[in-house]
Amino acid sequence: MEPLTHQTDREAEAELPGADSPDLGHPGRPRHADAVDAIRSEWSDVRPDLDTDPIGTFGRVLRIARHLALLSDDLLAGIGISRGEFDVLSAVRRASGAPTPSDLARTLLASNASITKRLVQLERAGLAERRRDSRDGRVSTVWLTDAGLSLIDDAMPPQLEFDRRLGSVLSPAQNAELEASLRILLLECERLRGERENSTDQAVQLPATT
Amino acid sequence: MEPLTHQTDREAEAELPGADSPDLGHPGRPRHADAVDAIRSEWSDVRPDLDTDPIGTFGRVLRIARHLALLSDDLLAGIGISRGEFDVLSAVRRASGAPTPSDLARTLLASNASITKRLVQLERAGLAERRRDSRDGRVSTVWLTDAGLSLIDDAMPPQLEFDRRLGSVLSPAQNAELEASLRILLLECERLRGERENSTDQAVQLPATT
DNA sequence: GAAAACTATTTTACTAGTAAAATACATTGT
DNA sequence: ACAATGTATTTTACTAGTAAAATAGTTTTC
Repeated sequence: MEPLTHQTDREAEAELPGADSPDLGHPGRPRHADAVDAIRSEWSDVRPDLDTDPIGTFGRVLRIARHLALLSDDLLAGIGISRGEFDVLSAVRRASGAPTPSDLARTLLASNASITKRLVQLERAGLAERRRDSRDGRVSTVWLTDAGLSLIDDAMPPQLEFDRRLGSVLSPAQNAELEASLRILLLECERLRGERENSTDQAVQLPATT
Repeated sequence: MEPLTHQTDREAEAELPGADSPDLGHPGRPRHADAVDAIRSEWSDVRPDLDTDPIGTFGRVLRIARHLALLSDDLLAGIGISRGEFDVLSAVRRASGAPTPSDLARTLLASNASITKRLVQLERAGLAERRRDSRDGRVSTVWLTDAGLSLIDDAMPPQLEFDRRLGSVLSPAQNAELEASLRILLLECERLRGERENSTDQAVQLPATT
C-alpha cells in the first residue's frame, strides 16, 4: 500500500464485528464487539505477527477515558464550568487544609502553569481566591468563595450519579474486581512515573522504558 | 498575584494512605493505597454524605489514562513523533483500505479539524500523503509513504512491549477479567455517545444525562 | 438542468495546556 | 551578613485541539 496517483480504493472501512472478533472462548455468551475488538481485528489482518493483547486493556482504558471526558464535559457545560475548573474546585473542596497551586498541580497531574491559568479564571469568576502565605512569601493558598463552595457542592452529585449509572452495567462483584485491578495498575503507573522524578517543575524526558 | 488578606493556613496536605484507607475487607492482603484511595479518603472526611464509590473505578481509569499518555509520550519523543501523529500513522497502517480524514477522526475520537492538522504535519514530514478520490472530489484518502510505513512498523512493538510490561503486574486471569469488564464499559460509553448523534461534524451539546 | 440540500475537508478564531524563562522570596554555607 | 543556591509561582512563547465558518464538490428534487 504505497505510491500510485489517483486511486479509488477506500473499501471496507473496518472488519466490522462479528466477522473476525477475538476468540471469545465461552460459546454461550453473546458478547458484543466494541471499537477495540475492531481495531485488534484489523491489526491481526495486516500484521498477524504483532501480539496486540495489551491493547485489549490499555486501548480500552484510553478510549473509555476519552468518552468519559466528552460525556462529562456535556454535563459540566450545563453548569457553566470546564472540566479543568471543575477539577480544581473539587480538589480544593476535598482538601483538609487550603492547598497551594503546586499541591493542585501534583494531585491533578497538570503543570503549574496550567493551574495558574485555571486559578486566574476561577478568581475572575468569583469562585476561588488565592491568599499569600504570611510565613513564606513564595507560596499562596487557594480557597473557595461561598459561590465556589456551593457550586462544587451542587456539581458533584450529578457527576457521581452519572458515573454510577455508567458503572451499573457491571455487577457489584465485577465492579469490585475491576477496582482492585485498576488500583494495581495505577500503583504501577505511579511507581514508574515516580522513578524518573528529577528535573525542575515536572519535565518529561527520560524514556522510562525498554 | 493580586488581592488580599494574608492568612497562614495550609496544614495537612492530604490524609495520606494507611491512616484512613478504604475498607479493604480481606485481612491477609497487604494492599497499598493509591492516589484514588487518598482522594476518596479526603472526600469521606469533608463530605461523608457523598457516596464516592464510582470514583474508585472511573477516577482510576482517568488517572491511568493520563499516566499512560505521559509515559508513552516519553517513548514516542524518542522516535521523533507526537502521540497525535502516532495515532494517525497506526490507524492508517491497520486499516484495510486507505482511510479518509473523516474515518480517522471517527476512529480516533478527534475532530476533523485536528486530523487535517496532523495530516499536514505528517505530509510535511514525508510520512503520509493525501490523494484526492477520483470518484468523489470531496473526499481524500490517506496513505503512508515508505518512510511512514517503516516508522510505524518500528514504533509499534516498543509501545506494545511497554504496555505488556505494565500489564504484567496482573495475572493472565486478572487481565482477562479486566478486559471483559472494560469491554462492557466501553460498549456502554459508545452507546451513550451514539445516542446523541445529531448535529453536523461532531458537535457536543446535549446533556446526555440525568 | 439548475436551484436547494447535503457532505467532506479545510480554514479561521479561539481555548487549554505546556516547557522554559522570569520573578520573587527563602535558605544555606561560609 | 551576604552571595549562592534553592523553591513557588507566574509569564512568555508556543503547540494541539476544537467549533463554526468557509470552500468545494455531490446528490436530490422539481
